[in-house]
Amino acid sequence: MTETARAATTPAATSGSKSEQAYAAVKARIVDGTYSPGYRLVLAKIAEDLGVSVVPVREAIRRLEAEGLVKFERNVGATVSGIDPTEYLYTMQTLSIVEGAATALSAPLIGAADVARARAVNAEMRECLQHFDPVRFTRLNQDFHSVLFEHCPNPHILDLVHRGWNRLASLRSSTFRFVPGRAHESVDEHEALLQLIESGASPDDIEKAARRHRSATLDAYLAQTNAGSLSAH
Amino acid sequence: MTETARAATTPAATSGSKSEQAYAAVKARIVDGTYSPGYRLVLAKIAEDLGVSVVPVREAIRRLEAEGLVKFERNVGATVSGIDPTEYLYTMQTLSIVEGAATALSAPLIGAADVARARAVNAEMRECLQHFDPVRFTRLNQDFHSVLFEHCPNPHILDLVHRGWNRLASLRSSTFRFVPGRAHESVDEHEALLQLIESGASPDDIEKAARRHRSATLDAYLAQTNAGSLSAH
DNA sequence: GAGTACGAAATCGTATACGAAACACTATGG
DNA sequence: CCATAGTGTTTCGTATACGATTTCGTACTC
Repeated sequence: MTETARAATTPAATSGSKSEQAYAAVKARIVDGTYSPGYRLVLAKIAEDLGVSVVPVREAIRRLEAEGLVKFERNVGATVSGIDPTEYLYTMQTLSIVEGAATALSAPLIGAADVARARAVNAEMRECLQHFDPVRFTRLNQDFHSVLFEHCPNPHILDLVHRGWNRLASLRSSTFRFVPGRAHESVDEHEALLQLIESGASPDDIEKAARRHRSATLDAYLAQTNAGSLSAH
Repeated sequence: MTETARAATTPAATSGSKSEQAYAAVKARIVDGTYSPGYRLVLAKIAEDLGVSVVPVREAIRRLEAEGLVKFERNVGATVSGIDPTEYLYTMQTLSIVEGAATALSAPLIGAADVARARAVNAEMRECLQHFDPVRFTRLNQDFHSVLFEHCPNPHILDLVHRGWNRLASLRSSTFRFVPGRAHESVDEHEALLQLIESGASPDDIEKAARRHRSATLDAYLAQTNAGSLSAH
């Protein structure tokens, strides 16, 4: 389930149309980092790789553009968007807001079993910190939040969260690195969040906590960046 | 400027490609109600209307699908999405959140001139209530909020707001009607919001107020609906 | 009379082909 | 040596064409 949850974004079914196939394939390559930010997406090339013609590929790229994963310039071509630290800031800020809302809306629907599952994931995350496994850590982090959002009653908001994640994924491996200390804080905040939920705290408090959880990561990044070069690109 | 603000959604330029043209045209027809929810979008027909071939139209529709304005079923066709009251609820709830955030982020950047402009718009809205002109009222309502959001430093969030508005626009004229009393409350809340901003209230308070402004409209709608038939479709 | 099976029309999905625009490179003049 | 104009190549943009799928209407059977 976590796998599907990670992939899902647009309602469009996973049917076997070539357009869908192209969409899924290109998106997967962007999210998993095969195509990193700035990568030039040449229609004909992708079409050949996938064994289809250019028309479905164009469609796929247009959709990805609407999701913000790709930048498409008239008569020039498509490139994987990202790179820009400003973009990272925008994305994180937006995520902070929609994740906060998603968590608050989900909270009343989260049962003891879910909390237990989330705790298990969080424990694994702690292990990752021992062995220093950032990739797995990131994946588990999504799993953790997936558990929280599973029951989110508003699919639109959930969709926004997923889109944000995808955007981040396209950025992560290349430009933006871990802020070491932050990871430890993160798992602690997860535990705090779970306790808030268990204790039946007000949606407002839960939202604030969830929101801060995300903003704190952004702040840590900004602090680190500004330490190096202060000039925001 | 209000006109552009109302139209903008996807970063894609307004260049003259046929694909762009088709996208803009279909979107406009959805937003202005020419194509109401459930309307069957036949590719060949649209292509002929616009004097282009089907390929650019497909692209356009795919983009609109990613924005949530259109539902696209494999081998069946595209229809204008909407209709469903549940969808209305989701959209309003989401808007409440992103508008709240957008307002809070914009507030520190709003100057006296902007406030004055917003007041002028709000005054016009009051007039609309006298002459009962819901269409103009809705348009002015967007103008009002456009003034507030103009300076929003996060374009992603602004984009989400616009998308929400477009979705609402596609719904409004057909299914969802005004809740009469609500309109009066609305202009009062606008004034209160402006005063909050002028007084330099905390972003948190501003966000709450802006959020409630939107939720209240939703609540009014729900109350009215439940009064009639309680069964949420 | 109701339900099912078949066939025709409508519509979608994709490949191919060709024209148009942008880009890179070279040659020429200052 | 640098700037600029011209040419060739790459890549995009869209029209057209055809095969695939669904839908709807009709006839047939029970």
